[in-house]
Amino acid sequence: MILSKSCEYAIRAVVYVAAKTVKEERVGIIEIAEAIGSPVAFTGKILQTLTRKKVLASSKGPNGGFYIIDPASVYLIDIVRAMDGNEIFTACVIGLTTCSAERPCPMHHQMKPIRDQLRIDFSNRSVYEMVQAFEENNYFLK
Amino acid sequence: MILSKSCEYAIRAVVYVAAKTVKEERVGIIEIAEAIGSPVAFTGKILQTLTRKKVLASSKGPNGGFYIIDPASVYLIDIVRAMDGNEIFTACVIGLTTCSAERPCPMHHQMKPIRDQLRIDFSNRSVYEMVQAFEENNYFLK
DNA sequence: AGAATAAAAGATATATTTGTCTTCTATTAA
DNA sequence: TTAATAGAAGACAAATATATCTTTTATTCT
Ligand code: FES
Ligand code: FES
Repeated sequence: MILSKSCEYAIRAVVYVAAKTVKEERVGIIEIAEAIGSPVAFTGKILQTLTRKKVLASSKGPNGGFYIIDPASVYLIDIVRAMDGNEIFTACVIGLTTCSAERPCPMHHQMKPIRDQLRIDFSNRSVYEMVQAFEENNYFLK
Repeated sequence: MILSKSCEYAIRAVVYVAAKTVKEERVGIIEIAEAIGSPVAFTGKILQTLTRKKVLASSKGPNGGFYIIDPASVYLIDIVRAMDGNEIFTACVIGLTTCSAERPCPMHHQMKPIRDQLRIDFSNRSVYEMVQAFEENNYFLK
């Protein structure tokens, strides 16, 4: 599994929240969890983290809920970094304490391009694009 | 982290064992763990699994130890499948229960090519090649 | 001001992964 | 055939990830 379960839920949640935001709506934990098929309380914790890390925003009280400031300026990589950190883009595939061309493991030269491609793809994929995919073309979040 | 820690240790261990095998030597748990910088007992368990799955072979008693039948016919993907299963090549990046073009998540079309490339690279990389890299060109296992 | 709503925070629980330790079994060599 | 060696197997322990529950805080509406 390339991403932690928390991170998987996080991405799905952000896309769902963003889809609501573009319709000028805020959305609560229960509806989000239902929409993406995740455990409610755990999803709450994840949304809390995302809000602390400024990926999402939230407001309390009636008509409160989660929303996203600007879906076009948040990228997939921001969600991944918020939840799992940057290591998946930098750490050695077979767990050496450092990964570098100077001290490579026997897989380094094969893996580095793939890892870089992953970073590029994650960096170029905005939440806004994912919302468009989700809305327009029959993509799924659960 | 793309691979489990067990799988990381497993790959490093197999390369080390194979490097010994090509020199007609068998090697014990303690030396393996030392060589790859892993906990001895845990490494023992992993080697046990690899032997059960026919990635490695072992013999007990004096002059016993681990070895590999044919380094050229074992591929990286065999080690990964033995330890982590096939899911990393097939499961949805954001955790949907199924991954398919018919029911894609908003990342499917970006991720599928990368995942396929990973499978191809892992399928084409034989243990023998990794041993050559390790021996000839200053590659590292810890 | 008071009641209702909804997220934040913190404590607790469960599951999985990682790691250790002890005993058992097979092999070798004297 | 006995002692030494080394992996196999199983029980146990610690750490981390996943998940739940309760209390608190902020906001809105009446
Ligand atoms: S050193 Fe292992 S991937 Fe770079
Ligand atoms: S459905 Fe998510 S990667 Fe294929």
